[in-house]
Amino acid sequence: MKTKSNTLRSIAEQLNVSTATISNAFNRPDQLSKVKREEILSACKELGYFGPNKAAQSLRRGRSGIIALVLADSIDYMISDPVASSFIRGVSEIVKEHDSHLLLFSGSSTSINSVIDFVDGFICYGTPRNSTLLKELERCPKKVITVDFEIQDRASVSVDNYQAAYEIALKALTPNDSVAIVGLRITNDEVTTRVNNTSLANVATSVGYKRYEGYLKAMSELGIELDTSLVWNVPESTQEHAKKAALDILDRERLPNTILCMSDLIALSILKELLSAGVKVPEQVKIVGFDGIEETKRHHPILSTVYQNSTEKGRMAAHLFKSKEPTTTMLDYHILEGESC
Amino acid sequence: MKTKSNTLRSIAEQLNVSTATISNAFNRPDQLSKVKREEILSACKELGYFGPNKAAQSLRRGRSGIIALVLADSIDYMISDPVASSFIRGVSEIVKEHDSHLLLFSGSSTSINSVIDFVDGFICYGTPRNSTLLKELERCPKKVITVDFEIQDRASVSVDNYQAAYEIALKALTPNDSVAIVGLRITNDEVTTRVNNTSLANVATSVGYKRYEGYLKAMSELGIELDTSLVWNVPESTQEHAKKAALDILDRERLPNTILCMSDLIALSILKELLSAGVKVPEQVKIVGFDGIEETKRHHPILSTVYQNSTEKGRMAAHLFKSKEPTTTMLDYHILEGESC
DNA sequence: CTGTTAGCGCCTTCAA
DNA sequence: TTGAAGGCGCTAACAG
Repeated sequence: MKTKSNTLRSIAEQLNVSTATISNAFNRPDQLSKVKREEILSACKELGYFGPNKAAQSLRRGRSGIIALVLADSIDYMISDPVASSFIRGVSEIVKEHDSHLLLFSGSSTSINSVIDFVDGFICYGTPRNSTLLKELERCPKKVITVDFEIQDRASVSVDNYQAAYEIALKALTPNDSVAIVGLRITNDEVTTRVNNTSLANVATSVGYKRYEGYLKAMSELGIELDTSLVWNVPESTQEHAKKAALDILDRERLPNTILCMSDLIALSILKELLSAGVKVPEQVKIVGFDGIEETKRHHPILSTVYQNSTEKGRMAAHLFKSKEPTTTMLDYHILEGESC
Repeated sequence: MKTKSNTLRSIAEQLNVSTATISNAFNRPDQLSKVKREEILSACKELGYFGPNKAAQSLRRGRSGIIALVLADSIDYMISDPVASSFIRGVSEIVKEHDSHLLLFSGSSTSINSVIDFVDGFICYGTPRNSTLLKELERCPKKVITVDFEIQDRASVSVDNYQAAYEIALKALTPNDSVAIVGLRITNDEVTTRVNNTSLANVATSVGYKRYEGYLKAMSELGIELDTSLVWNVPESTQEHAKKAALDILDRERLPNTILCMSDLIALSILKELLSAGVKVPEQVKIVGFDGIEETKRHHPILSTVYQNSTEKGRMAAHLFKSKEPTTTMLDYHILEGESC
């Protein structure tokens, strides 16, 4: 009964061949005869040796087959977001095909250094909340793919958030509308609050900000002026966070007649609160969302929203990661005409 | 301008100290004076050295701070399941506190050997679809925590699926009911099908099977006989897969008057199809779910179901993983009385 | 408190 | 096709 675990060397000794031969049997089939290879492989199986130690291999080769998926926010929040989940699904489909693995990494972490030596590179889904990660990613010697935001000289995949927001707003609005905007992470506040323009400054590259600008363009074209007391920021796309904005809105003497929401979950939450308060949608208040998640179809009125294929986005990001010369890619979106505007 | 990257040794040379001192500065503060430590750390920062290479560290120490989260099924499916997501959230909360990281691993993978050398152990959420993983996990020299199933001599966390299923069924049923069961992964079929008893045999340890037995016990106590033509298996807890069972049920000459579903998503899907077909719930058909996901509360009639705290389950699993002497733990559940039965 | 040294397990020239 | 040897970058034991 042996208690020590097998190593390349110990196996080589038992089989009376050199370590290189064992290594080659596993890694470079062309370096030895088929017969010998089969022989060795089956002997290894017999001995309970399942191939070279991955940690050692990774040290030696400088690659591991592990890809870090950097989520914009903490994992515990992102994992429950249907849009992020779809994205992860797409990524994992492709990663699986390449026999690679996915390491979940939070965008609120202190530094990518804690994993950089383990992984072959980074797929970054949304601007990381901790902006020092951004700087690290810029100088990172390993592969980096960004999604829905840009880093100098790195390939990215995204949809045209600006244009999409513009289009859905145009669809929803008519001149003389009074418009509320419920933004997602358009400021760095961690609770739901009203937004003043100054606090928007340092998030200009974020998805939310691009959507915000799209809304503004549509409004300006229709001659609608922005009432800055009608702009909220929601820190996370959840029912609870959005509810606060909904209650704020309901608190006003005069309701806005259109609410532009930066995610479907936000829109759904606001929809629910308005309905509970007896407000008619879309007769009194029109609502639009963003993303086109499945759940919108299970509610009435069906939400009007922008559909983007997050799973495909994930697949694309993984493809870019695996490709020799990744090129920045733009994905399609389309307007889903529901009943809420 | 140097092109080569820093190593412990190169830094030691530049600072004229031994490699051990640098290593200690990063890993064992008690091994050198505070002053010297600060001095070294800031010098390293200056030089752009962010600490020992993790891959090398991992090889040397035999641990990496990475935990493999083995999901029962493929990642791309599991990630979109609200119950699994909640679990992952709980795990990640705790893992974060320990500065560890999470590697997602699919239960349909060929072998854990592809990651075993990278990780400190495994948290297994549900019986892996590929049963060879089970055998590997049994002999695995590293730490293994199981969730909702058991492996000899390994700590686990779970809820009493048998008892919970029994209770919800008891709540729903009255004597003389005609009962349909829509099971989740109670066979290994990959499409939604009717179930015959023989195919249940090889999944006796699965969550689904425990729930199945709980239902049967309640039925038998009430003197209800199981009509085996009214048992379905759904391979994944999704609207699409469940829909097929719903349509099968609607196809029958006489509807069952109670449908016991092994997940809320399944129940919701069936609820929706029945309502669309003009069936009154619960007047004509009673429906119960399992899990107690958020979404059930957003539908009418509100689903009657078993609530289990999946996030807490995840936290618990992670705690067990980190604890010195993990002990098998049972989590509470309770019945949520909705309007669907 | 600091320095020296022997591997952790492997891959890859290089020479045979 | 095979074997020997150097080193990937680090840590822990031990000696000073």
